[in-house]
Amino acid sequence: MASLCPKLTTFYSNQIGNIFSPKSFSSKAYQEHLLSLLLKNPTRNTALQIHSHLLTTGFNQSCFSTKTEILIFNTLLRVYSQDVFPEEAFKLYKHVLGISTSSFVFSNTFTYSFLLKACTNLNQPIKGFQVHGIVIKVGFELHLYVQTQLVNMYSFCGFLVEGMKVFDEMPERNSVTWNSLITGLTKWGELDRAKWYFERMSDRNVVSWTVLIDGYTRGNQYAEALRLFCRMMSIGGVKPTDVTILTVLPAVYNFGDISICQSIHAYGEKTGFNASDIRVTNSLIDAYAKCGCMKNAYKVFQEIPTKRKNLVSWTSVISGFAMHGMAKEALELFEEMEEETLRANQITFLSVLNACSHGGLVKEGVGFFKKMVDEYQIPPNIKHYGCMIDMLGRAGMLEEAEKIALDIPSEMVNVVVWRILLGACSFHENVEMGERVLRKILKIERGYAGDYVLLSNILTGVGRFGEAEEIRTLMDEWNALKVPGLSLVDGRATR
DNA sequence: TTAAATGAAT
Repeated sequence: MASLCPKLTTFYSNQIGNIFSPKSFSSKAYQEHLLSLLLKNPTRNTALQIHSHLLTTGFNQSCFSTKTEILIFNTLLRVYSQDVFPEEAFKLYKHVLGISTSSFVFSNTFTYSFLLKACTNLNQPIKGFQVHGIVIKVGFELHLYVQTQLVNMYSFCGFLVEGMKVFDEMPERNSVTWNSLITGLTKWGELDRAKWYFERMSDRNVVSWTVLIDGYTRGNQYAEALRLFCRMMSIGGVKPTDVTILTVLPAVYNFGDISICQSIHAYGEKTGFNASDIRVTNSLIDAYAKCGCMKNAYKVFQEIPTKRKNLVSWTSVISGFAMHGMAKEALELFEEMEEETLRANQITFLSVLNACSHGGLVKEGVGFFKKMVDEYQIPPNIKHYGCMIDMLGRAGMLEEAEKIALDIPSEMVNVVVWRILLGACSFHENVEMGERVLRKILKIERGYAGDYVLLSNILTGVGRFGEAEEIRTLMDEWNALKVPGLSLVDGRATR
């Protein structure tokens, strides 16, 4: 541990050394110093320091029986349970359990709340079941906070029946309890059930609304997400937070409702979200662009003070111009961005390449690709390759496109990029390359009828009907499925 | 001394 963060470790060692070295753990004053140190710096590092100090000085049966001692114990557990690796909480608990005469001496409801939180963060429901058992044994199973953590742990880990069982048997619940259950149900796709509990909740707060809206957005039920959002806004009493706005905007642009986009924009101006949270502003740019209103997207972008604009702001607006085929504007912005000495990343470059592809700016596109690799040292990913192949293919530069496709590292290459090239072969009626490309595709995947159809169409188009027929026979022989077309854009079926 | 929601851009 010392090697992980020598400076900090030295700092704490000194503190702990000064406070503790002359005394023993049984001194009340020193326990309180210890506690204040932990409360002032509630980090894993502090906890580990104090924990290891306890181990080396040795605590005995009488430890963790006074109020302060239990407080130290619980605070250590709390700090551990909030950490990314909360298994230390269990090590400590087991250690104390091992030297204590009875659980009643050293533990209370806080102890089990934190342990359950640790189970949740570890995603270890089996451990959670065990803690639940102990909770029943020590008689805390009807305690509001402990039960809420049980509901949270079970539903977070996907044990929804158990979560609902604890919930239904609770004598008393608060909004956190309700929200925990609704969150868990939503997380595991049980939207109807989540909604059922939501509708029975008497004091819904902004978290309740946000969680459910987020659930519907993730479940691609955009209309329902928007309906909920509008309902929340209209009944009053609950104000959306930045999280709510960030959650609802994807529903807005997927639904394509520009008027809601404008309302949220106006609301953000009025309440100060737009000015205070760059993520909200960036998301708004993206939403306007995806609603087809590049004018507003650009306006929002321009109104951000230069020093608040970050890479995501620039990338969002560049990608917006790209998707609207406004290549010139996209490239100008990229230049402006470079002047602001912001360093483009692979997403920025993908947007720029997209702009070139849609705008037919082949020379520029090739230049940006080179710039990305040579100057920025960003290795291209499969989307960059796909974009280049698409761009060259549209322009009829099939040889160049094929060369790029062959250059793709084998562990990265997929059937999608070859299909892009096959599409270009079809468009430009290049039979020879089309056959070559289909062979490539069939090596990776032979089940998709669309590939055969495309080549067969190329052959028909140039009058080679016999060969076209052969391809269709081959397709039947290999039992290629005539499944509904899969969109290359989002992978979802489109009929 | 406790608890619940976080998708900014491909």
